[in-house]
Amino acid sequence: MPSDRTRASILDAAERLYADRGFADVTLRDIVAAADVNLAAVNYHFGSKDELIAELFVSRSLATNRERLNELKAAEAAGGGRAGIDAILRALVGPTLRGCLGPDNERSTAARFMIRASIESVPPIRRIKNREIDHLRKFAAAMRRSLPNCRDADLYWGLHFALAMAHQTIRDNERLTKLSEGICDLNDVAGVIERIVAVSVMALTGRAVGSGKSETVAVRTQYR
Amino acid sequence: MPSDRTRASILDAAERLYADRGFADVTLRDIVAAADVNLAAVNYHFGSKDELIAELFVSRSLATNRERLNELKAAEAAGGGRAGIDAILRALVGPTLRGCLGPDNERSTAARFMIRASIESVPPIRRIKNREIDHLRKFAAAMRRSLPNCRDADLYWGLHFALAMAHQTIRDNERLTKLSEGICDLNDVAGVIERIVAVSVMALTGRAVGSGKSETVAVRTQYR
DNA sequence: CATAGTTTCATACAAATGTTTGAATTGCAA
DNA sequence: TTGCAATTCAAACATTTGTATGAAACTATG
Repeated sequence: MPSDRTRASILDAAERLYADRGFADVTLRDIVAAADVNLAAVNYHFGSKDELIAELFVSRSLATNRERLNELKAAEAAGGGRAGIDAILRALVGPTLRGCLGPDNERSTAARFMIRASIESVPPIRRIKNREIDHLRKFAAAMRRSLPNCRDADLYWGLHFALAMAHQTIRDNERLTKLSEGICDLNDVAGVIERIVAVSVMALTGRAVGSGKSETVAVRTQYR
Repeated sequence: MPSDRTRASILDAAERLYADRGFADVTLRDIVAAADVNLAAVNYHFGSKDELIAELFVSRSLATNRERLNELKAAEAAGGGRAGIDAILRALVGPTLRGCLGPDNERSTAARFMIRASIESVPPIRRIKNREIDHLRKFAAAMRRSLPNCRDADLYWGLHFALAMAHQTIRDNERLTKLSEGICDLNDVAGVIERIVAVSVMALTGRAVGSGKSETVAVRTQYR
């Protein structure tokens, strides 16, 4: 057996267990039992428990970031180098939301793991998240190009609010479902994305999406 | 010495240590050392570590909830039973933000504790937060009275977004500061509150605050 | 003062956890 | 096959953790 089989089993089992039961009460012994490998294998292949968690989180969030940047580039290409603010925000929040929301039964292990990572906040993941800022700067720059007259502070606040709504929706989706008694449909991922984008655009521009010409089309559709 | 002195020292020390270093790496032994009491005192006075944490969190959040409801009542009284949507949202997010934001040097221990509680997510606190929904229903009801034509789903989404922006601003204030290189002033608590209220009102009504008569006064002031 | 109830204390307990070790096994190349 | 490196394994380690115990000290009441 090549060395990769053990490694992969551990990653698999760890992601699944963390997704199901959270970081707090999953031990290395749980993981190696599920992966059917020896206890020492984790330290042999990853160095430590924290490095295992970090590797899981890094690979997943690199994927998300790649997706985000792809959508951003596509939007900018489509707009001849300057993307609409709504497209930029969609590229920012879309991949994360599509990854983490949707019907729970068909929610992937990876998605459930990332939700956990966003709810519980364990040290190795916190350390990685701090490096996310460079990635966000690219979106800030795109927004700046798209809204040349927007004040700096407003621009950052808009970016911050967009991420806030997206993350809190992922993190607290159960509360919203309970509070609204099911009226808010979190399985309609596209709808949720458009809602967040619409509100963010309003926050940034002070007016509804598309209000330049046809007066608040998108928002009216979404919010009335 | 009456029995309360030990109890109070423990609560004090625990809140301070948790605030400073987080729940993860503060042990009972750290707490009793800081409080200068015996190790067994915690179990004697609180039953268990989790109950100690719960008591800390409950008393702080009851205070916040009381403040929220007071502001809500005041706003409704001022409006003759029906408060403006902006006043309702201010009552919802104001107390929390005023409690947790502001210059860090003069940030109270209680504030720093509540920030921790919102960042890290330990089981005893999670359990309590789940009961918060009843409290939020009162705000949903007030919003319904204030916006009788608003769709149910939009109303809940608006409430959710308001809380999302507030919580994420508290939880991630460092990231926003770094990202904006200090341009976003998180010490201007009143300004932050107005920003969040303004965006939430737009999310709920599809238009800027006060746009009924004098066209986007509040928002223009805040965002231009 | 005496006694009953409360609180404090030193200490022990029991269990769990991540990590290390050194020997055994395996895979592969010479 | 032989030898060498990579991998696996069982077992032990070394801490750390919250909690329990039973005796001692204290407090207040009669």
